[in-house]
Amino acid sequence: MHISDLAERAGVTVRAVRYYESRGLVRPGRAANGYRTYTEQDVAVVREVKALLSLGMTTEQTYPFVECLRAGNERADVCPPALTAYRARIAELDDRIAELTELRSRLTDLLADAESYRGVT
Amino acid sequence: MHISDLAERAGVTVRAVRYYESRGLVRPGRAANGYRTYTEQDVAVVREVKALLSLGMTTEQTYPFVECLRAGNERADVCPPALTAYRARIAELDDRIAELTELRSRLTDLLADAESYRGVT
DNA sequence: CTTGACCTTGACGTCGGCGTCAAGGTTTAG
DNA sequence: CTAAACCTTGACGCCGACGTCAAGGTCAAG
Repeated sequence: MHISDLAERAGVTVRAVRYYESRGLVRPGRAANGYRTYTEQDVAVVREVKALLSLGMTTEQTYPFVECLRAGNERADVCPPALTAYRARIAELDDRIAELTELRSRLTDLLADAESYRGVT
Repeated sequence: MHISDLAERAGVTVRAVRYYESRGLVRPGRAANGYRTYTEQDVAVVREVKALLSLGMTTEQTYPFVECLRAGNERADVCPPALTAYRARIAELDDRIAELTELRSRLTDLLADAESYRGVT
């Protein structure tokens, strides 16, 4: 199938597909006229990449999942490296959430202090 | 005082000071030779901006605090608009934390599912 | 044959807070 | 007098995931 078919079936834009290719996530064949050609597996790959990006992962981090699919697995996350990537992302989120929670705490302190200061003077 | 003195006293780089100026946060005078000249108030302003940026706010969001200082207040956060900005930032953090928590939840679900899938097959 | 819907590569724009040259003018210490 | 250490404006680089326009080749329908 052609790129626009793949894009439509995977729910992304044509531009996104080409971007994924530039990042090494998809490796389309080429028709005689130079057009990129995609397989069913590519549809699964792009869908997976889309799903992982929506979970806040980077294209880099989707690699293990893509490779897992290319290895012939029906699911992208049944390979150990993919599980590791899941855990790594969860750890990232934990760190980030802790940071933001800390910032929130500092802000509420500042707010309370400013309010009481206003109340006093 | 000159820009490097201000930068040092406020704990930021010269480049940062000029950037703040481009964003309208600092308005230095000019010496006869074209050099920027700063006041004590500017030191307080830059320090405040630095502190707020470290809390994850944007330069835009520091405006009310800067104006509060310029109005002659000793504290940047005693003005109502500043308090509003604090609350707005806290709300942003709450939203962001909720988003990340949701993503984390989806990831732990995916991980558990993938693990059990591996265990079964 | 023509039109319009595809396809190709190439490359700049986005957003924020600066870092980091470049190419000069100014000031100050020795 | 000179060199170091300032200062000035201007402008590109960074990072990530594309959006968007340019300029052109290809293909199917009427």
